[in-house]
Amino acid sequence: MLNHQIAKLFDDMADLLEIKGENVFRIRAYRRAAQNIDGLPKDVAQMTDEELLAIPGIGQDLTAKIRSYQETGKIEAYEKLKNEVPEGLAVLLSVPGLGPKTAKLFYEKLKIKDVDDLERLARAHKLSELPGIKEKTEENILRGIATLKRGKDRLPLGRVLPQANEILSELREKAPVQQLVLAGSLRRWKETVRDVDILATSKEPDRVMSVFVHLPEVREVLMHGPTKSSVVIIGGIQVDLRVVEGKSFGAALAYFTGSKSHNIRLREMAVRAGLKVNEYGVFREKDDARLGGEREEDVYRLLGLPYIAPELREDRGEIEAAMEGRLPKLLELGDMRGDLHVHTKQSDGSHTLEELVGAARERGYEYIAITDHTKGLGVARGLNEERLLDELREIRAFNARLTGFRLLTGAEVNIRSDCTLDLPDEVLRQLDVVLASVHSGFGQSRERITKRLVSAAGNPYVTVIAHPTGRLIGERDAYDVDMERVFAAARRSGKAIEINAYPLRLDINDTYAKRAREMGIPVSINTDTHVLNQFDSMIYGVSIGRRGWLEKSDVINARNTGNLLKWLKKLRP
DNA sequence: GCCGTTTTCGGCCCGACTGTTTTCAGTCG
Repeated sequence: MLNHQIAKLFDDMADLLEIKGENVFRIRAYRRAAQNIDGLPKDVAQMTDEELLAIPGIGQDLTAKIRSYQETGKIEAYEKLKNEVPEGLAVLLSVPGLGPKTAKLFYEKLKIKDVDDLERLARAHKLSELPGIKEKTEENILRGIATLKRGKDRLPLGRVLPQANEILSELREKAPVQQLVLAGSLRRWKETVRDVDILATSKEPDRVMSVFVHLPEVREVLMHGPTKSSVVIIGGIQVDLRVVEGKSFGAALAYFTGSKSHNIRLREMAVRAGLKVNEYGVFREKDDARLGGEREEDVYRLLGLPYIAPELREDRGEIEAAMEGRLPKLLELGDMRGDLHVHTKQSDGSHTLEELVGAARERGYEYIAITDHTKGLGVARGLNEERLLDELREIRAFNARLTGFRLLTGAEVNIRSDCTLDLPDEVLRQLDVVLASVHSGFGQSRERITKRLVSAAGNPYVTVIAHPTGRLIGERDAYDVDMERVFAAARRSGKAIEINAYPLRLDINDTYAKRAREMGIPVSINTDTHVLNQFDSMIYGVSIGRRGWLEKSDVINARNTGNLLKWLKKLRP
């Protein structure tokens, strides 16, 4: 898929243009295009010109550049820019606190052209010989370089969210806050986050800020103002806190939740309507009269829009959908009736049927499917035919003693390198739920892996393609697979695609989930539970589903037991 | 470079904090 490369290239072009001091709106156009291309579920090479032009921020010029890259592997304007701006100079922009103006100054006056030069001259106090630069700036630059070298970029949502909640409870306990909530990408449930954004209301903002920058886990204070402060906590995560008055809470929450591009779209709409939106409220342009802002809904209402859920705020068509009254009625955690991907101690899980059923009932579920690994996955003590049939008998016996709860039989079978499954059809046909997944041969060609998944979707007894792309966020990239073809195969056979809710998987991701919905493919959101508390990961899967615009009716395990069984039955030959 | 219920040209979101300045540019989100 070319999308990521092209997005990266447009982003690099934006960097180079910034250093050259080009028109800021032209730079913004490249960044916006990069972001939108990166978020596409479909390969630009497979799209028509009309489809490309329909992408927000892509016009004639950028379409031509995309085609040029697709055909020749190059974009002339990029090659030209690279000749004009020395290599490495753009890297300086990745030093926090160092922007294009300063980078340009350093290059022109001191011939600095990479981070090593910069560090050496900063240590030698050569930077402060320049106008407008003093010792403090040198210190900041050295600190920025250290941050860059630590290499903390984006962290998985599942790692950051627990820490963010700890900070919230500490602040609630120690600081004079009224309202206190998470905002930013955490509130949008983005799969990776760069920092934690917290919004508070208080009558004593100074004291809140003082408590915040002195929290025990704070390692470094980046900024400490009367209404806004930033710190770095243990583990290298940046936390930003903003305090506003209660009457501005809604406007500030909308502003602070983002995304940035969603906000820009809202503010553009406001300007056209003779209004101004900022973090303090919605104002009338001509006399600055305040029209609202206490609640987040006010902001949308005053722009003539229905409320847009945080998970949708990525400028991926939600504003258009809102204007036209066709926002989805999003799936909610409470809609989930069961979990179709659960392991027991028979394979690599840690619990008995009884323990799992108890935990599922505590979470309000009507059913779960037991889907232990099968024999091909030796490391997970995968079950052979005999052990699986034993488990099946055990489940049926257990079921007979249950009331108001259904334990479904199942397995997570391996799609082997040769496209076959590691259990025969005559065994699979006895199961209620068959998950098929790839656990080996990740390095195979795109063609081979795609073929494996397509043929699994074609097996008459497979129910769900589980964690379809195989990625582990921050640890292992997805294998190379043509999801468009996998989806097409799933649509032909009516099979479901999984959103695996395990926080490091979140597989499929939000953009694929949106694509699955567009194609009418049923989705199953499952936790892949091995230990009881992993049932609680469901919220991650549901949130990815919400980011993919899913409604309750798109999700098979949001159906009640009867409807799920009906759906399963219809699937079988 | 994009885009149009004012516009095919002339606009393009808005404000906090910092450092180095005597009023603001640069950076960030």
